[in-house]
Amino acid sequence: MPWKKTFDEKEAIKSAMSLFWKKGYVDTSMADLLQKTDLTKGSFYNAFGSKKEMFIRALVTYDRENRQPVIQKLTALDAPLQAIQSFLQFNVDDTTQDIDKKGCFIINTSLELYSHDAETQQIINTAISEVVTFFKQMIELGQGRGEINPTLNPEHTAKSLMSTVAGIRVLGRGVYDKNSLMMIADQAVGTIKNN
Amino acid sequence: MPWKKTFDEKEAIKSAMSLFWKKGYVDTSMADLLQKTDLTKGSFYNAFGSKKEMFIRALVTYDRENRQPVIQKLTALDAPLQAIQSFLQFNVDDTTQDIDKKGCFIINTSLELYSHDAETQQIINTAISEVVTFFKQMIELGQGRGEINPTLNPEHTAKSLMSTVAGIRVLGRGVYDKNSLMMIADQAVGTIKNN
DNA sequence: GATTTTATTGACCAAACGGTCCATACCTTT
DNA sequence: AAAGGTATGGACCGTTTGGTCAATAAAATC
Repeated sequence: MPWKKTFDEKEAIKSAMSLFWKKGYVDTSMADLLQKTDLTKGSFYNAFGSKKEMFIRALVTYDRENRQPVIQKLTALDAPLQAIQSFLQFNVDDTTQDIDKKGCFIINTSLELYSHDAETQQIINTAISEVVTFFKQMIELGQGRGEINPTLNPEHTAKSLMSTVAGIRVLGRGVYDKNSLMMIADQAVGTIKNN
Repeated sequence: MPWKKTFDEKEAIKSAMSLFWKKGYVDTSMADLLQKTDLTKGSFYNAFGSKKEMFIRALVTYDRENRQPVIQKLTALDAPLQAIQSFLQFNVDDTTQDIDKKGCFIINTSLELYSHDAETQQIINTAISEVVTFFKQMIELGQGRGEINPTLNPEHTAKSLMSTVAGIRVLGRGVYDKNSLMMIADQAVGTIKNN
């Protein structure tokens, strides 16, 4: 019955993602999206419904394919202090290696929430709280193994580390160079180590 | 010769500032600006030239009237550790007391730089590097007085604190509550104290 | 009081915005 | 091979965008 789409939906979402990621929602126009995805209006609206829905799909895809796998992989390491250190390092590398300096799509969007609805807010909050949970679990595990300073409050320290990630991501977009970012990451790790 | 303006220019800039601050440059329309400033198009363009020029004036005004005075006042305290602690606390309070949760205009704009030119970039960079310099001076002074851990590298630590400020400002816009932000600030101060 | 200079108003503009719609093309099922 | 259903292309739409401009009003200078 149907007619196979002549384009790859996932491919199109990824193209849209890189635009929204770089320029934000408001400053990305339908013209931009159509050019980048190489779609015509009919196909775009038929497949994705609206600019807003495409944004949501792009954001969810980013979360599923960029953030979640890293967290999972590092959790599976079973080496808590190193997992935390690697996550910070990942944020530094991911920011500095990108020629567009797009930063983190989630954090960028969290500063653009005015233009978005509750659904977007929800995605952002969940993503961030999952990162905080990751930190907290690693801290507790690391404390049990003597790798991490046992006097630290895991919940508080986890939120502090999340704040460090936000700082790295924000300042990495144009203000700080790689060395400064690495130094911030190192310093953060230094404060939780058990000496 | 001239004809006195019937409106207060500074007043108009402050109105524009609160809009740009809250919604960013792109998502603030001329219609928004005219309504908020209570000006007609002619008066606006006659007095300010363009939306972009108004944005620059708003950003510069924010820097001059919000950031600079705080830094100066705290520097004058001649109590380095407390100055650092107070600056972090100021960022927490300023974020949480604002019902609009606008955060910091400078940091918000630093994530919107794609839509701006070199002049805006310059203002942002200068503002941030002045904060880093403030931190660095306070650290060096505090180390001389034995208030601050003398093993810390002042430059590195200053940048780390700047990252903490960015984290507080970003996460304070919607994700973290006051207690979490205060805790982040406390933890940062705790890591530089001389024990 | 005439002249000059600037402020104000609001109609007007072209371009860009996100979105709709329909004729047409194509594939699958029967 | 016919029928049914979805994908595609692109013309079209009303609204909003940032910005211009000319007519008018008001102050200061001579």
